[in-house]
This record gives sequence, structure tokens and C-alpha cells, in this order.
Amino acid sequence: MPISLYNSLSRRTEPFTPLDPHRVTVYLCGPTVYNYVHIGNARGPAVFDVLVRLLRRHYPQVVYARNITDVDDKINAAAQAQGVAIDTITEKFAQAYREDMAGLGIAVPDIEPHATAHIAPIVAMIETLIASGHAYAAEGHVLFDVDSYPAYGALSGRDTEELIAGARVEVAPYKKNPADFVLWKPSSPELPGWHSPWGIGRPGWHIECSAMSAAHLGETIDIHAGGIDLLFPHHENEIAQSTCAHGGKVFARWWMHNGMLTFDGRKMSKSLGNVLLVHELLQQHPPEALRLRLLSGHYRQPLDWSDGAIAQAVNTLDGWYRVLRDLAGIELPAGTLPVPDRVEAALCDDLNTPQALAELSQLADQARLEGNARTKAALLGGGALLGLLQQEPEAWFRRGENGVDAAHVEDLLLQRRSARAARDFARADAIRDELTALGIVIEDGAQGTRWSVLKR
RNA sequence: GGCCAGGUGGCAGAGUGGUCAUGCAGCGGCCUGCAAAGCCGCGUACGCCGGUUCGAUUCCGACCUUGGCCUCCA
Repeated sequence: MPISLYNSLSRRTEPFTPLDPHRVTVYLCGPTVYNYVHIGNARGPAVFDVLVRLLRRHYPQVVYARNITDVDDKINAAAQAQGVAIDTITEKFAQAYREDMAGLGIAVPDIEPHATAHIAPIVAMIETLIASGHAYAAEGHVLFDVDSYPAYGALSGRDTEELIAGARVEVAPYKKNPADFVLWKPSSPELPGWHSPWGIGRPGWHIECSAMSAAHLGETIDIHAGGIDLLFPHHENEIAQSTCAHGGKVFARWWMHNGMLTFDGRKMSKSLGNVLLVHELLQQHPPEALRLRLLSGHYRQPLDWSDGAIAQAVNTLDGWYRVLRDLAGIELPAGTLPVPDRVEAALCDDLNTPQALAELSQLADQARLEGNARTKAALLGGGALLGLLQQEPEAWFRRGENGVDAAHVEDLLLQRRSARAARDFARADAIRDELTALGIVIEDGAQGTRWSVLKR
């Protein structure tokens, strides 16, 4: 089944064809590790996780890189504010990031390059740019010469004239063109710095991604992804640097951008202060419901975050897991689960996860109705491609049963069973009330009474 | 000011020139000792105004409106 993906560069959906079908390359701009990430930061990793899962079904090898930016002025500021070493900050939050992503069911990327481990290739790339007339050194800085690259602005659809007119930044006096951006900047002794032909300094943000991408994936990659807010200037600058450093070779063949996650109708961002940390949300809600919510809108659309939306996701998962719980006794043949065509077709159509989820609902209906191995496998297989429905149904229904004494619950249920058998319904209902007070929901079924922990 | 996306039923959220999205919630019925779950049924949604068309939520234009980028940002 062919995959079509929207390409921000051409502004249209195009059939996806990798440069080398034996090695598909994907790069996602990762976090700058100076704090816990918020749920908006997780949207890209979540949707492109599904993309990578899809690609792996189609191609024998997919190399997926998601970087860690561990040199940055915000990191320096955080370290200084807390009076600790830079490494303390970056290691702590890089690890927190990995845990948060794992909590959301996001698979570990093949490569997780760190910027500080790539200073040599960064310096080499800058030297190449200077040698070829695309960059210049000035007052300890090295700047990219935007005028040397006529195609600058092609991705974001703006020209340098407008940029200057609309610029809200003070223009450094050493810049030839106000739109020129920093490749290398000088470091004072208290800041992290590396020796370079331009003195002790550190790399600018944009060049890191260009260098790491080339180091691990090659000069031309298939897909470069990130949030729409990175389209300009970050991705525009990456294109300029990489293309000029690589003799005009195409840098990324597909550019994919996820829409922003909003909260109270505004983009969730640290500067606005309207953030919800993944770290905390994972404690407050079933992680799978967070993932479902992140996938419930098309990746290019804005997605609003709210408690109500999480509650809906929890209810939806309740329904799906209920079906799987009813089918717990049905054995599936060993081996990988089949992926239903309709789910795959939805994802092949520019990663239409809402459509895929609609299909999953249909599959759940079928499984509930037919209750056989085929329909159960289809539901689980479709879920697997989306990274959903992979836990035991009982685990879902008894999540967070902290404080719940399972033996006590079973004992009460036994008593209630006796009461019902004796048609003492008042007693039976009293026991049910007692269980409700404990946060236990029960259901009488053909095979006996089931219990679940009330959703937290 | 420039560039770019949106505005779909109570909520979430796809999609399409003319038959159905889907889910959550709600309502009615069946079932159940009662619940819950399940099953059956229900709701004349496509910002506004024009235009094209036999027919537009879907195409075109204007307008209103929300948001993103132009500065760090997923």
C-alpha cells in the first residue's frame, strides 16, 4: 500500500518514495534539555513515532534519529540559576525526557545524537561554509551569509527583504545582512566552550541539527520532521547550511510539520506559562489516554488540550479494553499480528490517525459482535500500529489500584454472591455501595462479577 | 504590517460536489432483582454573504473570526 505524505516544501501531499528503499532516513528535532517537557513538546514525537512504525512495515530498514540539544544558552542559564554544573542539568533532563517519552509509549529512536558529541563535525561544516563563501567570521562569531544562498526562504515562503522589514530583533552590527544567522559564537570562560579556528566558543542552534543529521543519516535524508513553529527560522536555516555545505545537494526530501497543541485556545508554551508537564500528566492520568489524545487529531491540525478531552480518551479506551477483556480467553496464533487494511490505509493517507482510530472503533465493534480470534487479532494489530491497546485488559481496568486490597474486594464479592443467591438484594446492594465507596465498579456478567478500579 | 493555517452537530474530530464519518456524552426501548455492560433506535452539523453548478459543508470571491510564524519554542 503506497504511502502519501504532505511535504511542507511543495505544500502538497505526494506519494512517498525513499531515495534508497533499503535505508529510509528520518530526523526529528528533539528537545533542548534544560527542563521537563510539556505535553505540546510530545506531540511531534508521538505522531512521528506512528510514522516510523508505519515506515518500518514498508521498508526493511528505517533509521530514525531524534537529537538531544545539550548546549544552549537556556541550559547555561538554568545551570547558573541552580548553581550546578551544565552536565547535571542536561543529564537529568535528557533522562527525564526518555522516561516521559517511554511513558507515552513512544519507541526509542535508533539514534539519539547529542550536540556536544558532534563539535568536530560542526566545526568542520562551518569551515566548509566559510571556504565556499557561504559564511564569514566577525568579532568571534561566524555567521551564515544569507545573500550567498538565493533559495533562502523557499521553505517558509518569505524573502529576505520582508524579513528585515518585519524583524523585531536588534540587528547585531557585525552582520552583513540582518537575516544572517549565527553558526558559532564566542564563549566567555564561565560558559561551555570548545577550541575552534575562531577562538573558544560554542555552536549556534541551527548548525547542530545539520551536522548531526549528516553525521548519522547522510547528506540527503528522506524525511525531516518537527513542529510547525520550527519551520522558520530553524528549518529554513538548516536547509541553507546543509545545502551549501554539501555542494547543493538536497538536504531533506520531505519536510513534515506537526501543528501546535493549544491549551485554553493558545499555543502551549513555556513563555506563555500555560504548560502541563508530561512528567506530571503521567502521574495524573492513564498514560495511554494521553497518547490516544495526542493521536486523535490530524497531525497538521491544531489540537486543543483539556481535561474533558482526556476523559473522552479514557472512556474510549474503557470500551476497547472491555471488548478485549471479554475475549481474554481466545488464543491467538503466535507471531506478529495482522494489521487491518483499513487502518493501514488511513495511516498511508498522510498519517490520518483520526481516521485510523475510527477504523479501530469499527474493529472493536466487530470483535465484540463476532468474538473470534480473527477479529480480536485485527483489533490488537490495528492498535499495535498506533501504539495502543498493548497492555493486558485487567491491567487497564485495575490501574492505579493503590490502596485497594484485592483480597478484600474478592471477599466482599463472595458475600454479595451469597446474598444474591439468597435473593437478599438489600444486602447485595449494600455490599455494592461499600465497594463503590472503595472506588470499585462492578459488573454482573454471565461468567460472574467483574470489578474495576474507578478511573483515576 | 508580511507570510501561513483553521472556523463541522452538546464535546472531540475526519471527510466529501449529489447515499453513512467515527467516537464520547445525552435521550427512548430491550435485557437485568436493581445497576453496569451489551443490544436496538434517536438527534435535518458543516462561520457569514454572494458566485459557479441541475445540485456546495465540499469549488471561486468578499467579509467576520480564531490561531501560528516573522524572537527562544515541538
